[in-house]
Amino acid sequence: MAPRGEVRRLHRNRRDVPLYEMVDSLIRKRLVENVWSPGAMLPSEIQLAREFGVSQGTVRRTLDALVAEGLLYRRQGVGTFVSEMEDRRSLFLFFNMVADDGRQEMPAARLLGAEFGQANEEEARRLAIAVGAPVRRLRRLRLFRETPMIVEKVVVSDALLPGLGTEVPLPDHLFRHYEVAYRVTVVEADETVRAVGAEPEDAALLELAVGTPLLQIDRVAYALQRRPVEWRVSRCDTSGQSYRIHRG
Amino acid sequence: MAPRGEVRRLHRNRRDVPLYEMVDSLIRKRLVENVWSPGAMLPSEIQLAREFGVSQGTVRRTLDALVAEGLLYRRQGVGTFVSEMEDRRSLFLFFNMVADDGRQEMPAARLLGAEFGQANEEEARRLAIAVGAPVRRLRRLRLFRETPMIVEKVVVSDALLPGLGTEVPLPDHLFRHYEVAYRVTVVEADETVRAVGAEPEDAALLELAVGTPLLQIDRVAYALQRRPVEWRVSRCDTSGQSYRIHRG
DNA sequence: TAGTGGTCTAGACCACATT
DNA sequence: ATGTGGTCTAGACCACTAT
Repeated sequence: MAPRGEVRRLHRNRRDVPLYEMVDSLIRKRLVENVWSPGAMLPSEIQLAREFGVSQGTVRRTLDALVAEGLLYRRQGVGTFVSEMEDRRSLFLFFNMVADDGRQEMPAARLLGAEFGQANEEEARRLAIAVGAPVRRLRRLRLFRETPMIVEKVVVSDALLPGLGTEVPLPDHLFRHYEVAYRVTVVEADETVRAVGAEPEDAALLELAVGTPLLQIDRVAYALQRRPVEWRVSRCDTSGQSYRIHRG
Repeated sequence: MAPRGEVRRLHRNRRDVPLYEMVDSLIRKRLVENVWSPGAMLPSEIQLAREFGVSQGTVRRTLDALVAEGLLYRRQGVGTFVSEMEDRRSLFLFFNMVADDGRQEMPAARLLGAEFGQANEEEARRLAIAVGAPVRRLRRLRLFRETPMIVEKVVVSDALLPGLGTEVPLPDHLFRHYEVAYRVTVVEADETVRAVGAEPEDAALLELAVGTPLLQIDRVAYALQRRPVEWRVSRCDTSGQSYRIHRG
């Protein structure tokens, strides 16, 4: 536990950094280190204020920002909690395919293959690991209402998520699995999308003609502090569905 | 001008709505009505507090939220201002194509055609206007370094943006034009993307084979209060570029 | 009833930009 | 020197939840 007045003491030496930022750092540190795990309740604002040696208003300001960011949530009259995947918009933050009839369902996933390997240059760059570092590669086929719609390749660092899928069968929702099985929580992602023609392999799996236009989504997902967790490339048949984006 | 203590008076009758939300509504109202136009400086927090009959802290809380939303920005020691298109991330909020070499340039636009017409059902739905209401339709070709890359169709309500492009030649950056010429500021957008095959028309313009995979971006842009401003469908050659998305 | 978060205030003091 | 936003405090009171 941090000693009483911890922030205030540090602050004397760094007059340029606001107190609320130092409180922010301390709280994030505990989240990263799982001192407070997803689902757990934080101490009350008053307690945190006492512990850090700042006013309740300052703690509150920090918590407000973390809540806005989706890392924490509050229940009035109860307390402040660490968000879990389900609390977050996660399911629909990272899953944005919508059928043309407006339905938005979580697709089933069928594992096509899994292997251990060594990171090539591209994988190393995306995952911010060394070339040759151990990685786990997965290939999956995703189905909506029994119809194959997406082919995806997933690569993760085996150091961060050791033996992914060797202990238990992989669930449809990998991010949730990373969180409960490895205490690694995805909080953001960068994607680039483009249109490509179906390769013979895609075509066979998706039961389409070679060259059919597919939407390719290339995504790196990050945990706190922009630590790369997963690199995923999905190729999607968008003849009956589309990919949603909100801007602003 | 609002009479002194306006918020406080209203608040007596609506104890359930927080003061900062009422202040928020009043400020947004003035933004919508262009009492404070893009680029203008707002009264100081102290003045606003006096005028609305609340404390400076409450005004500040509201301004914080509007700044976070991108509607306003502050310059320490100077004042609080209404954001303009350039202040916003606008250029890159609504323009996210990135060349494979990492370069991100504003593409030139060549007008292919413009017409006045009456809204069909789809246009009416997208723009939230009546079927048959007057609309303006534009077709443009966008070029990166002289190479045609995007074909786009734009539809706007002629009531909201009367005579678009008839007075002056249209600039590359339409959103900026909406703001300076019509005082209509785009603040958010919903997009759906999918992969499609190039139609003969697309193919001719983009100098590609019919059926070449193109990225189709279907976007409705909104002003404050989710008022639809523009419906745009872009078809992009993504063989040498991709479309960026950040999530989280 | 006790404890939590939610709202709001009044005021102190600092950092910064303009005049 | 003045006025602006930026930080921080201490405390009041309300609304909600659990017991």
